Amino acid sequence: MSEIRTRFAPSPTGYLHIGGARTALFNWLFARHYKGKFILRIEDTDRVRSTKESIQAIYDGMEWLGLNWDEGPYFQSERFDIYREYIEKLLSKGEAYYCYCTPEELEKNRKQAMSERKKPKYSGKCRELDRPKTDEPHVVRFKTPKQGCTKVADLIKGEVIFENAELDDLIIQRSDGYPTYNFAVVVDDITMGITDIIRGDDHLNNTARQVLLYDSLDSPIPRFAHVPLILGIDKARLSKRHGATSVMAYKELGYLPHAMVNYLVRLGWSYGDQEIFSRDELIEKFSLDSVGKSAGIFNPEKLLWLNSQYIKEENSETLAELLVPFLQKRGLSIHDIELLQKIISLLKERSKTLLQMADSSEFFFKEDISYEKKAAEKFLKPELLDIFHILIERFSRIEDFNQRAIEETFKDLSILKGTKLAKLAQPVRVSLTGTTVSPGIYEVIEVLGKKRVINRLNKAIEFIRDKV
RNA sequence: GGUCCCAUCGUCUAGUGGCCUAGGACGUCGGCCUCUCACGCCGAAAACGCGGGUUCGAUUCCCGCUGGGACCA
Repeated sequence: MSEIRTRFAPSPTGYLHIGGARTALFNWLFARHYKGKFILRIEDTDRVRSTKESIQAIYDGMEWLGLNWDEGPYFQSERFDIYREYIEKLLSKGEAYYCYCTPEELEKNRKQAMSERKKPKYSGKCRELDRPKTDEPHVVRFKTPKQGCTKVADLIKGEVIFENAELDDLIIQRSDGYPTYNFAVVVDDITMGITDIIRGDDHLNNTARQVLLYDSLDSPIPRFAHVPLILGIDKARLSKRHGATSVMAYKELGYLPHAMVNYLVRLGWSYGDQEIFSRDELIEKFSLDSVGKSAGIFNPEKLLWLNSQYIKEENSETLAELLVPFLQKRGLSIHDIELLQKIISLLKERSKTLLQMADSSEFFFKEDISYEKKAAEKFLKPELLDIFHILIERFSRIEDFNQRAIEETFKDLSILKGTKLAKLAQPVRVSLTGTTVSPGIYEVIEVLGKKRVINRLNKAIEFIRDKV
């Protein structure tokens, strides 16, 4: 088999969204699986809506997900000469023709067809005329066969048949001289030697026209694979109103890129009952055979779960690097990476996102913590003064301030005072963290260190005294 | 409206005629673990859209309907 070549061809008219990212991912995986090439092409023929920022957003999103490309980026806007050449080719072969019908004329025909409850179609007027090129405004149309049918052998949907009679004479060059989308895509895919076109099934309807263009341009037809779309919870196509649909928004929210990759790949593809895949495993196991046919609904909760799994499994060094920007964003500068890693090891089993992790690590770094109102009311009570004093005294005597020594101190104290451990732990937790929720209290105490623990306990004592 | 696609728990899916009393995962609910919260573990509720065929036997094959989606207008 010759080399597999796939491509991702986004229009730079916004951010890289979930659906686009999955299409890119499938193309990337397919190319990597077959040790082929993955090509990036920017479809920026729409000069009005295409922006530099969007192009950058595409790069950023793909980089974040780790979808590296082997060729490109190619820009359609730099390829007009090529399109023109191919249009000439079709014209000279008599497979395309100049059409001088005015928009008004076309609109009139359309309205008439509608009023007769017929399908609006181009009349084919200029096709029969075969007029030569003049200076009048004109488009170029492709001569679609009037009889027969066109078959698309789709790797996912199976064989799909279109009646040629249903197809209009497609405009391939607009009156402003620009190629139309369907034409530019075909020329690009031919000239770039794309062997496998994996794209959203919203393009399935266009495929018959494209197949006819391949034929007319004497080019081999690539394999097509139309993957089902991703829908929102209301089963409408995923869009902004469904919440975050930009891939990069999930980076901001503290998602790990591979969690996103893992989520996206399982949306429409499966490998038995397996849910979690490493990158290498995906490359090894990915196949279009097991891509489903039906549209899928984007489920943020499952993504969140996957993210928590990956955070749990990721090593603390890597997480530290990823977490620092989140901490900096809230004004915390990190000097002690070793300390940060210790904190992370306490937090990674209980954080679903890096954002959450940053939230729950704040009390470690802040000089002054504040108490949650409810927590303080419930747990910081006068009867604790005695116990807190003893605790401070005992802590200050511990030489090696480690978890085990701390735990023993607590156990002794609970026997001494005849109170349950829980009755001790919660007030201490509130004193040290400001909240009722934190990692294990012994770990927290060890990581905070003797000095800060004693400081915070003293502050709590002051707070309790002030209250009475 | 025309064309095309699709149809298993709420969601992602396994299932390719008998292994199905329909499996797994997320979520939900209950329990265990426990210094809180998580993690983890155990358990529960939860689906083959409907109607016809084909077949000894259909979730699985065929047809229709219904429903959803996409594209074009």
